[in-house]
Amino acid sequence: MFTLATWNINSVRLREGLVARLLREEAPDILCLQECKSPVEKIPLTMFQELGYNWIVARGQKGYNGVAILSRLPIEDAGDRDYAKLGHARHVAARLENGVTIHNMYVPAGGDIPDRELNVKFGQKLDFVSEMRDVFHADNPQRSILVGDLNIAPREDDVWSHKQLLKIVSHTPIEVEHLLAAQDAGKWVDVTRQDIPEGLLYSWWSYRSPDWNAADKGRRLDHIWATPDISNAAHGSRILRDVRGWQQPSDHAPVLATFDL
DNA sequence: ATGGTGGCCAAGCCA
Repeated sequence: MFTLATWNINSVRLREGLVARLLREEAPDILCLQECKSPVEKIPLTMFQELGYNWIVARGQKGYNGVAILSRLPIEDAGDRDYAKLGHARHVAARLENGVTIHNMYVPAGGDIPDRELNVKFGQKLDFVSEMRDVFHADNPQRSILVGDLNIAPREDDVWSHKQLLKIVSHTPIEVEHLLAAQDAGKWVDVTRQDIPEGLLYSWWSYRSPDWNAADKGRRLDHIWATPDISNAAHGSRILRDVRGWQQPSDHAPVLATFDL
């Protein structure tokens, strides 16, 4: 049995202390981070190792993007892929000794205008997710977990106002369509919604809102998926909303799930 | 309709 957490940390060096606090208070066996904004060699490993997280599989770059998998269970590097040929550090995979593969992903945000003719970044986002679909279709993943900041809130109850966000990047029909096609191609089960099927659920609140907690204009951008052969082992999903209120927080909250495997 | 905040690193890009 292991507990897995995913968290867009928005700079792992600035928020080293917040990562340590999460590891102390929640003690997930595995923590997948996105937006580390650091070369791998500059990720602050000492404190994580002192807390028992002796294994790391990561891809980094200076200033932007970056994904890391910290683990207190042995993991081996299972490679990466440069989706949409962006040259960004947005994917890395690791394998546990029980054969379970973990994919840690950071899908591009996609800019502000939801039109690929007017906004190159939106096209790159759609291409990234289309390539996910193609890879999953070709690979037919087994005993796999996919986590990360997918930067798309697929359901009406994954956003504070479905109607008001229909033309806002992260909740447009074309993005949702692309994400569901990728999910379907790998037969991925949305573990968070398997456990919490009803009600509004968010993992991100903008920094630009003066009182994020009272306004509560959130979106569920961070996800945990599993292939059907292991999805029934998943339970206990949580989104740690309180973490969004910690001192100098990330704009994302951690998402957790436990697997009896 | 607009601008609001935050991190990279020291101007403008990205989210």
